[in-house]
Amino acid sequence: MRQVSSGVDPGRLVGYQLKRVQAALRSAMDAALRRHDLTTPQYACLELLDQRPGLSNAELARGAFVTRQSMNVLLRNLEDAGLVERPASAPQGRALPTTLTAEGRARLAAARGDVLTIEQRMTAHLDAEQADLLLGHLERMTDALEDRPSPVRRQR
Amino acid sequence: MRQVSSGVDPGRLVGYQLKRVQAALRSAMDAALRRHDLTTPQYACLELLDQRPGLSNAELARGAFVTRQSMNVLLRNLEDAGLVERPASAPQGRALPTTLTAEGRARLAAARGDVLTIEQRMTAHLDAEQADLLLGHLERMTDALEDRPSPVRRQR
DNA sequence: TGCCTCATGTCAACATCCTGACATATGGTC
DNA sequence: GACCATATGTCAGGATGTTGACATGAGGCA
Repeated sequence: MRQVSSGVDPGRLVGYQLKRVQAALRSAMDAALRRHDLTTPQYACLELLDQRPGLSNAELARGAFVTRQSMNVLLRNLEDAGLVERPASAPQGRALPTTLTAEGRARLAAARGDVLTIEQRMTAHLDAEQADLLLGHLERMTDALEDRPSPVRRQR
Repeated sequence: MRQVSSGVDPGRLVGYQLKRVQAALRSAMDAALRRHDLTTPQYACLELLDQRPGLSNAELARGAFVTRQSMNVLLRNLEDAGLVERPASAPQGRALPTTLTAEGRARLAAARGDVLTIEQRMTAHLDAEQADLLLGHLERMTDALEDRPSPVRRQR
């Protein structure tokens, strides 16, 4: 009988299984998107821009869970590849609204099928009701984590 | 009525919500572990070593979902901090079995409480049965993703 | 108007992680 | 014993991401 010191089996922690699925998903998406000359963050950015054209760099960064700086170089690469375009100067404020080019839309359409196939393979064992429940649980888990108790801001 | 081109709401994709929870969880853990002078990957490594003492660098890397190289520098840092120790030479083969020091165990015990608090906050809205179902779903999702169709290995 | 706060874009320095490569040790097969 | 496949630890290079900092523009308020 092997005993553990904490009395908690890490494999039964939601946090661990969450990390495990996410690693597997990221790996599968990287492999699939490589055929379309895209990385997973780049695909996420294109998907965001397709849903809500004109998003700024900072808004895209928040939507893709990266920093503004990371999204900035990512956008520069997509711009060099001709998949997105930004105006040279800001129409108002400092935000530069980004939009997909025709080629960007085409590349996204080609990649989306492969990504959706992975999503379906991942959730194949769930029926519609179970999938809805799972989505609801995941959303509530995020909400529970995001109302921070004390963000440790500066208190001068 | 705003319409989307793909007909798929990204917010209702399990993959997106998965990424969202994981980002929030990672952020919460980083903030909590900073008080113990630990990073999230470092904590994962200590937890693995507590459960299964004597794990090698490569085994730890697989368990923490990083590469051997990353785990190597991570272990070096933990070694410099006096939390783990490795023999100078391999007792057999090339694998260097890593073990926790007394200070490593103490640091882990101190940090574990905070991490478990986050886990409980995240899953507070789930009863035991729902948590079991969720864990089962996550495990099956990982399994579904890991039987790769064609890893695109070299075929000379 | 002036001042303050906030958000944005961008630069530099640093840390982290990965890909590719190599030498070494083990186990299996002939 | 000789050979080969596999696994491990390690090194070098580069790509990617982050923290910290700064200047600019918008909006609120006295």
